[in-house]
Amino acid sequence: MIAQGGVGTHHRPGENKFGKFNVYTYICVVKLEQAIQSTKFKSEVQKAGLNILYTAWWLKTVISKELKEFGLTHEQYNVLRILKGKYPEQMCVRDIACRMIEKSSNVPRIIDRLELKKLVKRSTSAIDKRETVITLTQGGISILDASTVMVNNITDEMLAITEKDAGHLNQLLEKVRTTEKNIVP
Amino acid sequence: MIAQGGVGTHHRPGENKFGKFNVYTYICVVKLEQAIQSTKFKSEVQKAGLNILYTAWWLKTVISKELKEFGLTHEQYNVLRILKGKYPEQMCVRDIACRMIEKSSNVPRIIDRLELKKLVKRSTSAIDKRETVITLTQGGISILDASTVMVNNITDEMLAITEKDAGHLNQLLEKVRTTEKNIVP
DNA sequence: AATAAATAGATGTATATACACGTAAAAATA
DNA sequence: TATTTTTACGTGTATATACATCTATTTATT
Repeated sequence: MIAQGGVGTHHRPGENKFGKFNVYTYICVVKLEQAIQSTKFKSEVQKAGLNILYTAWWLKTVISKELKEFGLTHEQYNVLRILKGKYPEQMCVRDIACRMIEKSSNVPRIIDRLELKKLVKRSTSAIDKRETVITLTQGGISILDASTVMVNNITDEMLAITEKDAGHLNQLLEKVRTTEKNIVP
Repeated sequence: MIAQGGVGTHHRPGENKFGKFNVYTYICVVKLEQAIQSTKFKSEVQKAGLNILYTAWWLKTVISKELKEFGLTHEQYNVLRILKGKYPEQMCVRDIACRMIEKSSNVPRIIDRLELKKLVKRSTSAIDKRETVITLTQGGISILDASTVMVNNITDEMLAITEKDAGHLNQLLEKVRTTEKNIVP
């Protein structure tokens, strides 16, 4: 074997053994084996782990691409949606953080950007001066309403499964997250 | 309603209607309703979308926490694992990118960090000088072997489902990703 | 009441993501 | 062969993630 420079991994451009595609627009592939170019999984459980991660990425990517039309990121959209859930009540940063899908999201910083775009307003709570309360602006509501219609449509269109299958999927995912370790300390 | 300062969203610290918890160590909650503090979903399909995103975040977070012990991020681990799949063959950046779970990962930059830690080596392919070929070092192999044992154990421990259930889950996730839109252009 | 502990949220840092663009090299075409 | 197109991949930017730390408050304890 050649040490310096190596043998390389020569192949036809834009192709692999599963066919022709482009890495960066690679959200159309259905089979996990094709998506991550791997056919040998230790077990169905191990494969399920990868499948969950890949499906989440796929879903998030498609929705994010659509949200660009509204100048929103997926996370910014999520914050607006949470605020709408309580509207016209205001919410403090902590309450928003609790409702985020990705719990480690840095909500103050996401709100920074929403505030710059004048989609929300920040003010200090009169009751607890530590709290920052966030209010949706009219602009925020408009953008949210328009984008929500789109996101709901896309989700229904993308997730091409029946309500029954979806119910079953939900059961399995809850089961997946149920382990002895999952006890709130 | 008070405009300036607002009404606030007063509540007992560290509590919500579902019980006591901490947002930042909030990876122990099982029920989606509890996790994102929402009980009303438009449909099972809409709920499945959120469930997939939340479960992926949950899985990724737990594995990432464990990988910290080895000084690796989830993405760096993924790159090492992909390289191991071909070892002792080398791989070019594009081939690694194709196999990533998250296709939009910026592989050159992940490799930057692996190279700094001397877990991989970069060199230019002799066959195609555009290509950078990546080689696992002995250090990379050692860390990967140790961390793989851990990740596999954690995955099996966390994903507390039977092989049969996992198989069914895999089928449903493939079904989820199968839409008319999913045709390679 | 005085002090200690806990909480809310802003902020700093390293890494990753998403995307655009530049450069060098290879492949395709004229 | 000369020119154009495509490809590989490095790099720049804005945003997000993951985590730690700091300050101002509030709550709990003494």
